[in-house]
Amino acid sequence: MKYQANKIEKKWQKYWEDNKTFEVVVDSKKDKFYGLVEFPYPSGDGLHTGHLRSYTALDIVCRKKRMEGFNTLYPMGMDAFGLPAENYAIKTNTHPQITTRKNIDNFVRQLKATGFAFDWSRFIETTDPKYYKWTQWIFIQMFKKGLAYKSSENINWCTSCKIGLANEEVVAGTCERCGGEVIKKEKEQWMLKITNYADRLIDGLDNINFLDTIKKQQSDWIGKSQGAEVDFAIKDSEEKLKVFTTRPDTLFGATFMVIAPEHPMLENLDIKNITEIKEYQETSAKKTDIERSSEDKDKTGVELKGLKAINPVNNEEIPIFVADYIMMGYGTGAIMAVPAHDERDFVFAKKYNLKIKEVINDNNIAINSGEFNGLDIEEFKQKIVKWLEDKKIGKATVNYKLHDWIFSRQRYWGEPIPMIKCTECGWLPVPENELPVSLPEVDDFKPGDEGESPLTKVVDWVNTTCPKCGKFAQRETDVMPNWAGSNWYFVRYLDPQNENKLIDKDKADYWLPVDWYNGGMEHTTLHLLYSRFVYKFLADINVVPKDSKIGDEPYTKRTAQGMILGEGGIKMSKSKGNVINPDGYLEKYGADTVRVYEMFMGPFDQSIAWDDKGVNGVYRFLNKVWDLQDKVVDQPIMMSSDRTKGHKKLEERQKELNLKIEDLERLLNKTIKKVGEDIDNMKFNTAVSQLMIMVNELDRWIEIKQDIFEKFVLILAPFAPHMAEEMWQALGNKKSLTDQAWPEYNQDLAQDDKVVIGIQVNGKVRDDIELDFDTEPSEDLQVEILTREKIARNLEGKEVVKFIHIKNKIISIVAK
RNA sequence: GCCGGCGUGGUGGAAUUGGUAGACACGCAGGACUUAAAAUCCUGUGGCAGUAAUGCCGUAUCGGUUCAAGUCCGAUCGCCGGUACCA
Repeated sequence: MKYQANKIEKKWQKYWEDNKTFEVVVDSKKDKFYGLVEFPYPSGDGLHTGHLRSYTALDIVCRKKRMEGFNTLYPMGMDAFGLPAENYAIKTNTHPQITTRKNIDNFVRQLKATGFAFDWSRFIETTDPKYYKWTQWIFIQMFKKGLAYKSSENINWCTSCKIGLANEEVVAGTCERCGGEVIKKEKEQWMLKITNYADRLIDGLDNINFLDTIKKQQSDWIGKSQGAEVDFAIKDSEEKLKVFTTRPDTLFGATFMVIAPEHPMLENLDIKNITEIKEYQETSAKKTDIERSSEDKDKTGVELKGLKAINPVNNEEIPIFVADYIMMGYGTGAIMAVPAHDERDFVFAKKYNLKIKEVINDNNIAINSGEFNGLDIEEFKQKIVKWLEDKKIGKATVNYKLHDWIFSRQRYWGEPIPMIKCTECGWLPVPENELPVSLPEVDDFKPGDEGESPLTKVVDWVNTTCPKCGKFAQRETDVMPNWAGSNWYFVRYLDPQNENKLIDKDKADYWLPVDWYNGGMEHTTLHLLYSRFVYKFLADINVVPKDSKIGDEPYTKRTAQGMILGEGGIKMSKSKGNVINPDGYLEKYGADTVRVYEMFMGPFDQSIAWDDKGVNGVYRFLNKVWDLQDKVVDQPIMMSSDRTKGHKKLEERQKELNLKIEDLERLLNKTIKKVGEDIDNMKFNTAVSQLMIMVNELDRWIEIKQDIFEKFVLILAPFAPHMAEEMWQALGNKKSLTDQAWPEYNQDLAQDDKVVIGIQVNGKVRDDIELDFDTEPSEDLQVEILTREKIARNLEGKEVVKFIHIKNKIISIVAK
């Protein structure tokens, strides 16, 4: 019978759904496995090949874990708040609710058509009020703990989206979403104190199994640096200029100071050339971040005339400059400049002819540093900090690049921030029994020109009463960023219907933490970092448990898939028109082909170009597998004379090829071992190639023993589950193979009994020899090797100086 | 600039982690089947020379360590990712 992918795929998708095959519940008798992939944003373009790569990989992992006896949870949902739906609404006046609904339905259809082993009973949507009730609840808990606060910030402002952005959302000075220009703008914003968790977010990385690059990117992003704060007095003034430095050992070399243009102190000082300074402030405020940092490191600045700072270690009077190579957002927004030991300060000093004073020699020993001369810099650092602390002009400090998280968006399609402002009582959370604060209907989705949320126009929603004093009060009109719903979604999967609690404790204790989380590298300093922070907070307020091994970390293991590029290796994008929609392939070849192709195309963690020819190759492979069924028999009588009809030629060939059932058994065991190990190590491409090797071998046989074929079907199942189920049934099995045990292999049989090893003469392979596995080096063998014709010929006229035999690996002869 | 990663046939890639480089697949060439095409099957396929056996060369480039290097070390070139005046 011909392989008809569509027919059998629909059949088994229906079977899994009808039988609730992948729905799981807490079962304390079984070990659990919680596999997770990033839930998609349901865009209008539908699921793309990148989603499928990630989802298929963990689907394979989860299906195997299940066969290994784990109570395996693999959930899915939709991260459905976000800008595209809202921008589309502005353009076409279609409510985001409508677009989102349509897109979700399409995504679900595509996911089901690919045959993922999702527990659909746990499906969640972040836009569902029953869901975002708890997103709002988390915000209120943070507010109560002082982790959410409102502040006027100089924020990143996307001029095109008219929206404030977190640092993490600014990519090379442009908006992560639309690529628009990002400028600085002063705005009142809700902030989350992620910085309180900075150390825990770094330390937590030690015990979890994340890819090294992910750990590194996260800790670089948090950017912890140890140093000191030092106060510099200003001559004839009460004011002090506080700086942060990681090199307090170079204090004696500080020959001038530089402060950021936004530094508040500029308002209070008596500066002679104040108009010049103001002009400078204005020009740098107009620069975007990208301009400010891309001017080939050329540095501009203006000296504050009439003012001098005093270097506390030697009482030297030094000039003060304002320059925009100093950022207000890091440290104190002011530095002591040490041109001899800092490249940037050096460039600046050269340009403005400032004094350069060396204080550390080539051997890292202090010079020109008064009483500290001769000290090694590490020792110097400690002593000088102590000295500063004793004089109360400085102290050891830690600084982070990480900033608090700007958590409000002046937009419509997001979770309303559940806060109320009363002119008398200040900001108050909406009482928890009134949650969720539902997103009201509006007609006009456009934000105001100054970036007011569209919600400001819904007057009867905005106006309310103060939960404390009962007088007139107004609701917050900003909404949460699109990351809010994804911060904690993997917790809600475990108890998606609970109306009274975010999650039931027993369920949290059983399922958490996530055992394996796969997603994109692009989320490393966004979602992945945010969700670790929120989870730690949830652990602090006892909503989620602390794990005995990894503590308050949500994910035991994190991996990332490489991007799929368009044909020819160009990034897929709508504008280039090279986006590959899986629908056509699912229809033409079937889900199993798409799944196996995506796994076979290359190393999982590497970017790789889509190739239609490759898809076809996999389709050929699956057809070959399908055709093997016809050869399966209970009692193979391979060479028997009564089975000759039509196979005469093949039988002769079989004899010629010397097919032995023992060799096939060995290959099977080897394949079970390799496929299993490769899945665990995410080496899906070589797992598939091993399956191909097995199939190529089976294909040479006239008849295949049923038990061999059954085992093969079981290890194929995670990759091509529909075909595997269909063949499994055809083999006479009544039940789905999803609960069959993963086949075991025999270690002895997983190893060939013979090995062919090379024989080298002076480093060049001249011959090879077949030996029994584990043949030990011996005199006899040496004699035999040396007398082999090819070897003897190459040794002619030479004397053997060394004879090396590494068991199962190589024989190497050195001759002169 | 700094920090990571990578560089292997015409192509995607394998290589038990120092042990016969090129598994598996795509493509290509030749052949079988067919009126023909598609599909399928068989054979070949790193380069150069040779009918062949075989020889020489070959994992970005140059050098080193080793009986043995795609793998380790040093330098250079190139590509990709992260980050960006972080004090």
